[in-house]
Amino acid sequence: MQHQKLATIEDVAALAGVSIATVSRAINEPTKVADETRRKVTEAIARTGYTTNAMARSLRMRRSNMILILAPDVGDPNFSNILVGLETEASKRGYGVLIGNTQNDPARETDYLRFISSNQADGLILFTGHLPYGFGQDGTEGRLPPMVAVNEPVPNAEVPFVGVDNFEGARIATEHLISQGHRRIAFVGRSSAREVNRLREEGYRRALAGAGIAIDPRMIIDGDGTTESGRAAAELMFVRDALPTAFFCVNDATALGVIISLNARHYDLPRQFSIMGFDDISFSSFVTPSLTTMKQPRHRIGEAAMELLLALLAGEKPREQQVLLRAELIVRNSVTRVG
Amino acid sequence: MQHQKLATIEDVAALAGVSIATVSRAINEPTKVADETRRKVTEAIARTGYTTNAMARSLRMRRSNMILILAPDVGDPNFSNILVGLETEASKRGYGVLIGNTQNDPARETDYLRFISSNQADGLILFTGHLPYGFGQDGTEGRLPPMVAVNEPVPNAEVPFVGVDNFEGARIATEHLISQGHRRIAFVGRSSAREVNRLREEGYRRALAGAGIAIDPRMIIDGDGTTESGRAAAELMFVRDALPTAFFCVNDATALGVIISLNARHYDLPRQFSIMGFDDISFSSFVTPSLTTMKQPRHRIGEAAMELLLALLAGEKPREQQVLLRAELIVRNSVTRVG
DNA sequence: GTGAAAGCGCTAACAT
DNA sequence: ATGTTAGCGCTTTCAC
Repeated sequence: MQHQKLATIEDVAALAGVSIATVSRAINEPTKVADETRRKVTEAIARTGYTTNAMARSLRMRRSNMILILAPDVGDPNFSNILVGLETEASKRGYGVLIGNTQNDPARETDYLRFISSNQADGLILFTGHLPYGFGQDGTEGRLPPMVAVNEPVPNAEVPFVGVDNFEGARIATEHLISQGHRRIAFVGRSSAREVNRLREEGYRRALAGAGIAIDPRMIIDGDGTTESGRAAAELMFVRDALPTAFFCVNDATALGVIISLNARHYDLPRQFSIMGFDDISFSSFVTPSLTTMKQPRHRIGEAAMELLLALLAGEKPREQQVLLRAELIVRNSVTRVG
Repeated sequence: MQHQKLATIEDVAALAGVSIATVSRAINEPTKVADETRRKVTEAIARTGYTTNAMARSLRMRRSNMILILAPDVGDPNFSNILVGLETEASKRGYGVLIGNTQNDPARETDYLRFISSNQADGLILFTGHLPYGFGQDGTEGRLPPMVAVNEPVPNAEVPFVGVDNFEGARIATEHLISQGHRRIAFVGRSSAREVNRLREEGYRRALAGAGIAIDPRMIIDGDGTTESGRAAAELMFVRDALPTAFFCVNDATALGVIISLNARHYDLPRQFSIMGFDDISFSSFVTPSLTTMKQPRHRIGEAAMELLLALLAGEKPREQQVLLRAELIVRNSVTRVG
């Protein structure tokens, strides 16, 4: 399905009256070619409409200038802007970006490795929080390809990570609640299985400790980060009759669930309860009350991760195993002063 | 940056004691190879961990099995599920999917064409509603590569389109409002420049006409589909003091703006005003009141578009220029009976 | 049913 | 500064 007969390097060479090697040089190492020659080649390229055949180049150079991105769900509001950042930086550096949507399906993860093993991608960005299922087996048993994790670190593996500083962000968030006079602050979204949740809980604990507020175990509610889990957590607190004045939620989706529950019970928000989120996903500014939250520098995370990966590809050794970017406090209407 | 020495077809051939041609056949045309030979080859492949070098294959076959997707914003909530559908179908058929995030920047659009002209992609999916800037010029003046438009049709070009039936969907939406007793129904989001808006307005008009309700021009408000435009439109109606009982909004983002405006004025929704959206983006179920809307079959749209593109790639002629999928009425809480 | 060999378009080592 | 040539790994005639 070729839409047209493409010019090759030979056509250009013929037209310019030079050898193909010279054309190649004029393109890739312009300084090594005489000015006049370079001019002729440039003109011949323009006249023929020549573009380098990337397949031939990749075959020869053993690199594709492509990066594979493995994500469980491209549609996740938390991913998409990171994706944009990744793509922007890659594109700027002449790299293309290949999308692998795994839906957490091990078979699909394995399937995507073919892009790596067949030389169609030089490096890997992992959103999944784990090595692709199938790595370290079969033909892939050798060393791993250059890769960088975003969003979620890969435990027990030497994969550099770029992401938000969850601990610090959660600490700042909780301190903000404390600064507004809150002392009975719930944490919604405890999950020992999730590194991100764990870190945010740590930040919460540290902030309370720093303010000399004792931790009340009844104020720490399990949750997996979904809106439904937030709703359920709030309901649980009512059942237990152990109510806080403020909810610090592990993420905005959870906060939304809490708000839904509170609204359904006809509380007047934020007068009766303050709610704090984390992430700043797009609709957080549109909920009622609009959500006070910690904003992840998603675009920057994407750029930084790609930068790091390309450095790895260029043979540089990463100076640090983690790049943590600061989350920014976004004050909206869901948190109010108390006491 | 090779992470390991990869086995080639020669290694497999040597181990199996056959020629590389036979290995190639055993992989690509298994029936043309004797059972016993095929068995030996299969085993050798397993032992060596061989995977076909996609670059060499592409160079030889002049096709990459890659599809380029050009989208103005990968993060758009309306895009992401279409993306998933596209990717799912492509992956199922052995194709990879390359992302081009253009941010409506002509330069970036042009830049991405290199993937096409350098043979890195066989076909094109367009979210942009127009041909990439730069097509029909320079070396690309020949015929266009196989492509399919989604989300927004490409005017004045023979590009097959797969999308939702906007006219029909808007008609159904408006009829739903009418069936709930509404007769003063506003349309928020008129825009002559946007095909999608135009079609949805047409559907609205048709429904009113069908019910014998005269069109009141004051009930049709301009808007570009953003939340802000929805807010502004509602405010405008208050200024004009021409109020409907229901708002049919060109999309959910607009509907959200209307809700924000109405909430800010302390109206009791949906008792005092009904609001209807279009799209069913993810947060529509979480707004208060939760939004009654028309759901776009986004995943299906993606799959159908990719199916069509791959058929085009296989040399089939498209049977129709448009594939329109039905939107589905999702009844939630923002529309209520009146009168 | 299988093998030998050409060649896809390019880069890089070597020669001049 | 430029040209000649080998070869990246594969598919596909063309012989047998």
